[in-house]
Amino acid sequence: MPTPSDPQPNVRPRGSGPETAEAILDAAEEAFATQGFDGTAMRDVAARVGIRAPSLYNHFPSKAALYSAVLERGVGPVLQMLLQFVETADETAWEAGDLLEATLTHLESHPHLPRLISHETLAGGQRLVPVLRDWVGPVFAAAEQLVERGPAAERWQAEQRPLLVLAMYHVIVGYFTMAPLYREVTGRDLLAASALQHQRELLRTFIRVLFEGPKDKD
Amino acid sequence: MPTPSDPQPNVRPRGSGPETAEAILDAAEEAFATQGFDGTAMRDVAARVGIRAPSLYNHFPSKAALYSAVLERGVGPVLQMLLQFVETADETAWEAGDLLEATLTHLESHPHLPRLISHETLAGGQRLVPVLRDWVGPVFAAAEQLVERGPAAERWQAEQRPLLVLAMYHVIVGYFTMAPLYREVTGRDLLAASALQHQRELLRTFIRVLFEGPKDKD
Amino acid sequence: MPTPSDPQPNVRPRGSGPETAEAILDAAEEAFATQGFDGTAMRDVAARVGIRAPSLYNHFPSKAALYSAVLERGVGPVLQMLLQFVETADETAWEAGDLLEATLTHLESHPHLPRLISHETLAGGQRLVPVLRDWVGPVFAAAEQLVERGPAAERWQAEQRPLLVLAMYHVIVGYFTMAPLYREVTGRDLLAASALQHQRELLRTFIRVLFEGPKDKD
Amino acid sequence: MPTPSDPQPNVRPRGSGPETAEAILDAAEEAFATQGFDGTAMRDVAARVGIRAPSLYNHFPSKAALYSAVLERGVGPVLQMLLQFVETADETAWEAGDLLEATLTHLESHPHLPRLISHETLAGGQRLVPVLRDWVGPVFAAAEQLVERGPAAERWQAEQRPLLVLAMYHVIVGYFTMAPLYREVTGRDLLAASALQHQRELLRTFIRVLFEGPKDKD
DNA sequence: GATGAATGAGGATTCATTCAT
DNA sequence: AATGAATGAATCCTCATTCAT
Repeated sequence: MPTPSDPQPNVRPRGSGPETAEAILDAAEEAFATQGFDGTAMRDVAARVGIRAPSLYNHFPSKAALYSAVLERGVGPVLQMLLQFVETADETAWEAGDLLEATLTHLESHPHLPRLISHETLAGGQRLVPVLRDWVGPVFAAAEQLVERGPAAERWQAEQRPLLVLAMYHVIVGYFTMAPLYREVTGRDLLAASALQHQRELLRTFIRVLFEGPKDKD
Repeated sequence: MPTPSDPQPNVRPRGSGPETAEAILDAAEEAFATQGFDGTAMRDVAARVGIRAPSLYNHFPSKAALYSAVLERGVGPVLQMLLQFVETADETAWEAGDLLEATLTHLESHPHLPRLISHETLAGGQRLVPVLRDWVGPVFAAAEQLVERGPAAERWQAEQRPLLVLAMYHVIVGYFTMAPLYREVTGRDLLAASALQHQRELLRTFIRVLFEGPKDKD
Repeated sequence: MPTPSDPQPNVRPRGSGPETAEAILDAAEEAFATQGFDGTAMRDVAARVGIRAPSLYNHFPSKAALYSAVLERGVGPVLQMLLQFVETADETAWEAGDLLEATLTHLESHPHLPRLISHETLAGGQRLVPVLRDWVGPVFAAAEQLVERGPAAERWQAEQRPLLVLAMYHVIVGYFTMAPLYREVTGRDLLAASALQHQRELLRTFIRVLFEGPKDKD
Repeated sequence: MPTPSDPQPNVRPRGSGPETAEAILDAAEEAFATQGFDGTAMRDVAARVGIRAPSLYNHFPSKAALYSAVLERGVGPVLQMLLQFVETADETAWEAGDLLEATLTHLESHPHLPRLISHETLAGGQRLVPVLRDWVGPVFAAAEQLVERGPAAERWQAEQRPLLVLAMYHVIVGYFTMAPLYREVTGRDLLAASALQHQRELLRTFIRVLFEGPKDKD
């Protein structure tokens, strides 16, 4: 039996224009998010799309380029959203809750994103993707400014404010990243609507408590 | 840069007893933490030790076994510490600060650990390592009990308490995991003593503010 | 001498259709027959075909699968021939000579077959290949029935008839299997037409003498 | 757990003199007979003895030498027996039955021998072992002379007599070689005493019928 | 745009063998 | 005499990528 495997799980019509590229990005996003860059074979991505590996090269020139494209498509909007929020937010209307809401909603509908970002974070930027390198800086700077201008400034030392931002980032992103393992170990699904609602409230409390002005007591 | 092609005639004495296995674990810990399982070649690990790849198999039967051993050696003590703390802690002496202090100190002296754990977390336990599977459950359960018995119980709903534990976990582990990328992007070193001190205080504040009883106001 | 290290830029056209698989089977048949499974390297097979080892995996998913395919292609027809003969033969036209003729002719034109089968026999079926496992049984059963229905039944005890079949099998297959060593030691070629003719007559005499009824007649 | 496997299945006393060499030969004989030369790892042999592979080199300088020693020890006596028989036998006392009896008895008590020889036969003498190369010639020549001097000479043409010898060889050796596979496929044990007795009688009949003079007498 | 076939570059692992203890 | 450790040489196999169809 010389035919090692039977592909074609998806009966896709031939010549599907740019939709194929989109399908590839979807498949790659899931693959990269689940297995990481090194753990993902081009053949895996192709199989998810229902084509053969060489066909991927009709749409993306290399595995690295595909990875970059996935990250750009997935992370870009989030970062843009964050940047825009920071620019428009002013002291009077300091409503971190809005940002939180928007972020959570976005992540909720793009469940692979946090894992993708976590993988890239772990790679230490050693790999590729100037996307993050170019955007992470401004976003963090903006986020710190945001904290600076908000009521938290009075409470936290200057050196602690970036750490506060980092902490919030980890609470938010880590929640989604942890979901699969958490489910496997505890049986509970962090991505379920009810769990997400609790996390939402938790985060709101965090923000209220941690970013509020100095407490009268202490 | 492990420089894989450089044999580096490390004149190590032939019969170096069990120290070689330890050296291999050290090298593997660093390699796995930095590059992940799939991104790490046995030859890389061997090169860091100063031996050739086949020699690794005199000490560990497979790459997976080596990975397991690394994880067991690295994660075991932390989990044990946590479990022990939970068992001995009682309400009267509820000093989460002690646990925090111990954890941070341990992670500080084992800088690869958090990245290692994060990699494994991302793998979703799909890979191997019953270590985590067997311990994560009890530890989380214990941590939740800890919260249960502490003053936080009055403030957070039952469904939120596990999320609170998760959040603290992410703030702590994420800090170390993020360090390399953070340094690359901002130039600042999160692992420096001063930064660590700030993070320590931040976490102490978190605990004080989030785990204290209900606030009289609001 | 397969000269494994010689790429031998056999200018074979790129897309050679299913002929490549056939060529691989040919090469593998010879290699496996001569050197056995363990003694055959995929690189050797590839070299005989004029390609590189990884290319083999475009046609067969593993060494074991290639081995299986070789055996199936080689042994299948023989067994089928035997089975068919047994089914169509009846007592009146009991002409074992026909079967003998057909078998010898087939083996003569597939000189690697007997060695291949011998290797597999030696492996005790421990390895793989349900081909043999599935066919050997029926074929032997059929052969015994053949003997049963023939005149030999009167002469040989029931317990000896399977051994008689075995004996004939060994005389036939062993002849071809022994050929290379015999040539090396004696200088004479058992596969030469004249030697084969003598063996043919020898076997015919065997059948006549051993399978005939009790000696009083004729 | 850096200790990959637990050896020492046999609690043998240290420093057991030349008995170790004998034990190694036993183990190697079984291993080589079952798995062939290429399929047998020195570690396998060592494990059967209850020692580690490097220790084998205290007794045999190489794998090839061990293989040679095994063959020499196993095959030597048979060949010697055959040669001696040929030299002492004369026409008047032409009792091939004696030779047959002796051979069968020897093979019966050395069940690995036939498979060992078959493996070597399949290797076509391409491998090593001048043992066979040096002995097979004389033995075959002697056997042919034996036939020459016996009553079979009148019945078989000169060119057929070597083939007759070969045939008998294959019937005898093949029987033992086939035993494991035969058992696996049919469930019956050719090495059982009863089966051996039947084969003995079968062979006696063969000799009587095939080696007797022209058919008119008896 | 899709693919079968091919391949160089690894990559994990095995193995025979050596050597110091 | 036995062995733990080490290693060069292979071996099977994977993978990203190319190219002709």
